[in-house]
Amino acid sequence: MPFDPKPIHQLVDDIPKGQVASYGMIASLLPGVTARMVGRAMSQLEPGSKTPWHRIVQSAGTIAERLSADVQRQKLEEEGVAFRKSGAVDWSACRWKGPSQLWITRTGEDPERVLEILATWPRR
DNA sequence: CTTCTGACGAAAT
DNA sequence: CATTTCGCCAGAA
Repeated sequence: MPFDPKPIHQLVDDIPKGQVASYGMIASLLPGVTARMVGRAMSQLEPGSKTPWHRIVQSAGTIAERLSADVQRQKLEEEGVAFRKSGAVDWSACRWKGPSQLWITRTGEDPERVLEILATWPRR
């Protein structure tokens, strides 16, 4: 079965403005998906996509180094996301609260398990 | 088949 | 803190 980015995009679509998640955070909620795959899914988005790719950063809270890194940081600042001197986002203030109830019912995930997983992030 | 390359992450140093 | 090392896995070459 080829790699299917749709489930990843759908979950990222669930992240509200002003909140930030890490590649690993998204991956841990999707069975069989690794952080690398989430990064790949983001790189494959169509130019006009509505998916908030800019709300995904590295587990350390820093923005992945690449061409569009500056654009990402600017977009986040426009949403009110605060950055530390180190260049990392302030997790305590903008950490994603988790998927919506709609996503949970739609995927059939156990709300209890989802909370447990989220509680392990960020990991630094 | 082997090797290399990523929008990654964790542990070791 | 900063760097390195290794595990990860889909694609491309």
